[in-house]
Amino acid sequence: MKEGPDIAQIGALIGDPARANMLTALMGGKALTATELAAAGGITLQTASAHLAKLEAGQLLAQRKQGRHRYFALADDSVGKLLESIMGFAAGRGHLRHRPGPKEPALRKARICYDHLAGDYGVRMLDSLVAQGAIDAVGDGLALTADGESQLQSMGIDVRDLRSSRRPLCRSCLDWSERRAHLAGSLGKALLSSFFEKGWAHRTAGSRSVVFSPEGERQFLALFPAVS
Amino acid sequence: MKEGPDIAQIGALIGDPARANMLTALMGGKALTATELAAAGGITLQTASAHLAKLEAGQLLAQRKQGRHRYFALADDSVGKLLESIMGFAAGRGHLRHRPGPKEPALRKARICYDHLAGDYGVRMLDSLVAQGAIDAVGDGLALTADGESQLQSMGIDVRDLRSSRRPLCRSCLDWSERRAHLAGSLGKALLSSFFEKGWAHRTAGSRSVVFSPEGERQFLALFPAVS
DNA sequence: ACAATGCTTCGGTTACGATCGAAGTATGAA
DNA sequence: TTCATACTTCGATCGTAACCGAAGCATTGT
Repeated sequence: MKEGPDIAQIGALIGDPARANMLTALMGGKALTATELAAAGGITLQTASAHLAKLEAGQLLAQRKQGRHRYFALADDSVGKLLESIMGFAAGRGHLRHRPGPKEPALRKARICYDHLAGDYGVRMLDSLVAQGAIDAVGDGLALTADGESQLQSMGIDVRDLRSSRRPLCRSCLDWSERRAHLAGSLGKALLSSFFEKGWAHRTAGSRSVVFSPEGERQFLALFPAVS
Repeated sequence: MKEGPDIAQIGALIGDPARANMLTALMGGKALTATELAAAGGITLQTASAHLAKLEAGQLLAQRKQGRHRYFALADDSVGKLLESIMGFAAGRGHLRHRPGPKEPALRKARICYDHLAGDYGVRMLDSLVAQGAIDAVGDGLALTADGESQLQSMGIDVRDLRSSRRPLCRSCLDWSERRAHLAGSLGKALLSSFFEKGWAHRTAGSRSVVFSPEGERQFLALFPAVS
């Protein structure tokens, strides 16, 4: 009767509230120290250390020693994908941890989903790219058109370089707040990075939300007009 | 710091081995009674009853009373999708519960993934449909072509009828054994059903594996030739 | 009406794991 | 060397939830 992969193990890893909070914190894409993660989980350093060891043994996290710090990050983007998919599922069932708090609106507007843009702005960007003919959407799949490639090159994104990576260029990712797709994959990552580099937006301290500057917001909205 | 949906709750639900076994058993697509699920989980009826109540409260399961039996099934196909995605993740990390046992080969060859065909045969079917031009694959997305529609109609599948459902027609689903995509969605379901109706294949008792009859296998392989 | 089957509820036990204080190790700075 | 910071390991406590036996409902069959 015991068939297939062991889903209980990773379920249990994600199932502890402290660990779930730490993982959620790491969805911001930045590597964090054990101390920071302890704060995110609302537990002491010793307890966090035990949790982190388990998460690492389960291959959900990877650690990088750097001086006397120990940085933890999600093992790879498949972990981020998994977590976001569970979030989407949980949100669909109304399993929200809290009724919409003060920070929720900012999160819904624009946030980091591991390494790309999600939330209202993330959905808008993808919709707009599809409407402009830069991306072809078939079912759940996304593909960059020749037209879109030149369009992105002119925005300073080296598509050819991205293609060389093993990671898929375009990937749709379901948004837990909007319940619609936004752009993931290496292209999604590159776009978000370019927004940061241009100074259009920056990440906030202890949160996954992305804050746009007034000028950056203007540019973003002009570049990705709303789709009817 | 507490942001976003509560992934810990569903993680915990899936994280218990007994519950995970019951959910895995339900991935076979058939509704099962509490007694059957207790056996699948390796626990007594009382314990199973408590677990089932929790799973139902968490909206992972739906129950249907029928006479003095109580049938449990996955709440909807999004639950199946979630479980399969976790399985894919777990398999990728080598978190297999057992080293490949006697039943593994049959599971790898052909099995039910909630309501459609997975495993080697599932992958072959999709590859073949794509090679024949019946389905367009763009990135991860799948779309039925006009050509494919008539092709399927001639196989006795009423595509127009399927279109009317809210569920997507084509959907790709990542296989944990093959690590490649197979066909899900209402079309995937309809195809598997037709194989059962034609007597090409049948499901096995307490397992998710699908067994083809010699004649059914011949027909299937002829209809979906291997792709280079 | 009575028995049989299928499942739930109750009560009590048990075991596991999350937690933290305290002590130990490693790295860097003074 | 000495101190400070960052983290891990140890040891003990505690709470929760998984578990089962027994009793209680509910439905069906005779």
